[in-house]
Amino acid sequence: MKNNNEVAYIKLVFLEQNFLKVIDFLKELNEVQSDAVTNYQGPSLVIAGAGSGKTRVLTYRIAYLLAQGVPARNILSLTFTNKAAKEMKERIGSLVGESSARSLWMGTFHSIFAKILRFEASSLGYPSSFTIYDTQDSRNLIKTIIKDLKLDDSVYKPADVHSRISSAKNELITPHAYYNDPVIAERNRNSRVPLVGEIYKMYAIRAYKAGAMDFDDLLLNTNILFRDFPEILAKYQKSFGYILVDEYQDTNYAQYLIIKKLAQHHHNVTVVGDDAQSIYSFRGAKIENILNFRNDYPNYKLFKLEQNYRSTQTIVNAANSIIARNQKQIQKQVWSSNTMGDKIQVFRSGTDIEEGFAVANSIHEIKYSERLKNSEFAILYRTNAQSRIFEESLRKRNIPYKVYGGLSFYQRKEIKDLLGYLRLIVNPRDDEAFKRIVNYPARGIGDTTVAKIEAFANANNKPVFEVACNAPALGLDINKGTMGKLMQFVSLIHEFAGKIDKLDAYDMAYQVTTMSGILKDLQADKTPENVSRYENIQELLNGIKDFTSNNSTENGPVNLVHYLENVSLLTDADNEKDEDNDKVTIMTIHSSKGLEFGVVYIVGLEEGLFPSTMTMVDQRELEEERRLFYVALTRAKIRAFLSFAHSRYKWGTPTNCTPSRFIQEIDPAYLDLPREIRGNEPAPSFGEPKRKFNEQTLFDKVPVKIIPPKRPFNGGTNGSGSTPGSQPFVADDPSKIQVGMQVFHERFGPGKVIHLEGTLPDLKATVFFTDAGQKSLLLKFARLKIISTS
DNA sequence: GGAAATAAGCTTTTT
DNA sequence: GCTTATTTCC
Repeated sequence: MKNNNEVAYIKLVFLEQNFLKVIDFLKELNEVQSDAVTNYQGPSLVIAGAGSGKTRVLTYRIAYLLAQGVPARNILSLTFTNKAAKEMKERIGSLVGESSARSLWMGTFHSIFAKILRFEASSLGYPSSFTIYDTQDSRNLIKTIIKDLKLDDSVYKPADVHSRISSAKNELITPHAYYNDPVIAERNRNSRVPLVGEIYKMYAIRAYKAGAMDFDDLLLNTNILFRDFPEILAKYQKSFGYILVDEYQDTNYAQYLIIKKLAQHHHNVTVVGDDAQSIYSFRGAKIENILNFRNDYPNYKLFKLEQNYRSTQTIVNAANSIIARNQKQIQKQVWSSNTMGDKIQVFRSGTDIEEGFAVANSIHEIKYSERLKNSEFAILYRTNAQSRIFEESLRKRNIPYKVYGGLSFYQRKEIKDLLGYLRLIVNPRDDEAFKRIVNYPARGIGDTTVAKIEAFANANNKPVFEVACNAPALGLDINKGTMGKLMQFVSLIHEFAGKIDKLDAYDMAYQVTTMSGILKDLQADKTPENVSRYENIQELLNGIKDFTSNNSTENGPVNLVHYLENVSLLTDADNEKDEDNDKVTIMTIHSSKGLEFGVVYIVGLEEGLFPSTMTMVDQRELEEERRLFYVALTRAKIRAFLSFAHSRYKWGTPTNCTPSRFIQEIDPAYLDLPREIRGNEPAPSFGEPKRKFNEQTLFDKVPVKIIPPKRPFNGGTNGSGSTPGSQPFVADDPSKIQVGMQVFHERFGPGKVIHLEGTLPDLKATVFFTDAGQKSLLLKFARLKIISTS
């Protein structure tokens, strides 16, 4: 019971304290940084070079806004990951006090607008407890539709169809518009998938019927909401008086337009980013958003953060020297006043396995010689598939590590099963959840029964679970025994649904695991897989417990609805454990964005892997690969290593590799090339012909001939034996194959190319083999060696 | 309904 | 080569 005076007094002191703090923290910033923090009115573009204190500027700018008396609830701050949001919130909390930090609207686009969509769901005809379909749910739904339309799923590949639909949504193209767009129709015809529009339409209808939005819908529907309900838009325009967007170079069109609309009147929008670090165009990010900011807000203020505080001069200069090769960029001069530091060492290995050992040995050595913690090291690669070899080599060296990416916790079968129950309980229209759990654990409701229910549901545009509930009344042709089991399942779900408001999320989840029979199923036998699944379920339950106890302060217990709101948007990075903290990090370059490490190994630097084959033909995509390399290199504080192998297993066969162009694109002044390349050491031990190497041979287009890699069970020293003569089988690049050539195939022997069709990388050759007859081969799989060109 | 055999896809990146 | 999905068979 405070009187008004008291409240005013507290507020004053609070402000006063903050103001003092602001003065203080401004001393910690350089001139440009502090300008970027204090010029808080109107549009601002902050171009933040790698390691230039971008996060610091963002957090201080928000703290400064708060100190100027802007209420926390009027500040919208969008980040790229949940983790970034959480960390920033904590930092702001420590500056201005937790209570106001808590009221900030801070999170990813997806999580913030999911929250708003839940609040406004009824306007769009969704339940506020709508489900968020993850990628797998989306794919499954698309797969079902393809089947229903009786299309060939080898032509209409669910993953491909999904990515077409996803790009459309990111461009704000609705099913109707998509269907009627002649350009898209033509494009789909050319790709031989003319009916994608049809699938998109059905996909939208079914997802809507299921009360579900996929990831892209969260952005698309926000736009629809703001377009069709001006009063709702006005409300949020007024509410979000100040808007900040991090990693602006990686926003897509849908995200761009949301910001543009919200900032339409006040233009108080601050975007922070680095065009040189735009690496997500493959999923619709538009680097143009940052390049064109000046057009949308002509009176914008520009702040260029160019001093890098993170890395040595060598690393910064090397990174500059490579990014300079890109055409499209905002001019800036990133510099460092740190020490010069060591040159960037290049590792050259015979095989991918040797690369693994070289890196593990180097980590071991540096760790002890420089007394560094494991967590100061990172191994970065282009593709997740490369992780395995490094895991093995680190394990052999007893170096603890943590792999990020790959199959995440939330994508595991057992987790999705349990979440499936919870989802269906909260949203009985969730068809994908229903199909996942109706017969798990096995309860005698087989495919046939489900197919009957589903067919009826789709024919009558009803949710599957609703049809299941009324199966007897609807006269579905299901035999008595099965019907009974179905009714048991239905009443189980109904029983849980009735308890949503009575039990907290943890108690519900716990009861579901036991009463559904999941627990029993996992305890049935003690195979290692089952034990691990059991542990994962335990871990999920612990997570729900944490969630329940951490959030229960506000209005009563946290129920299942609250828990499920965000769970689809969570990733592994969001439930980091303390025990993970002193480990070597192994991750893709993409997921390393925003992080920093003392020592960084960029591995697999080979043509076709990094840059990836898919990107090598297109200048724009190649520039994105180069930016990706730039991101990788600028993660390093003290030392960076580049590594490549001459031979690597791809698709199960050893393939010769040439070093990545990115190595030679770096100003050689910053590089320390391998000894044998400098020419005063004999070749390493794995038996290459002794020859002098120089830079010329390192970067020769022609691969260096080497003995086949050492592999268990394949360790012969005289070639693989599958090709005539003593030479190992070396396939030629598919692009070199021409009609009329004499070629050799490892299994089919010699033959002649009689026809080529399609385009790279899907080039298909018809070859007449002397022994095996005529075969049609996809050149990305079939490895052919050219014997002669006529 | 479940285990075992077979096929398919994968290797570009993910909120 | 490896993992996952699908089919086959009991």
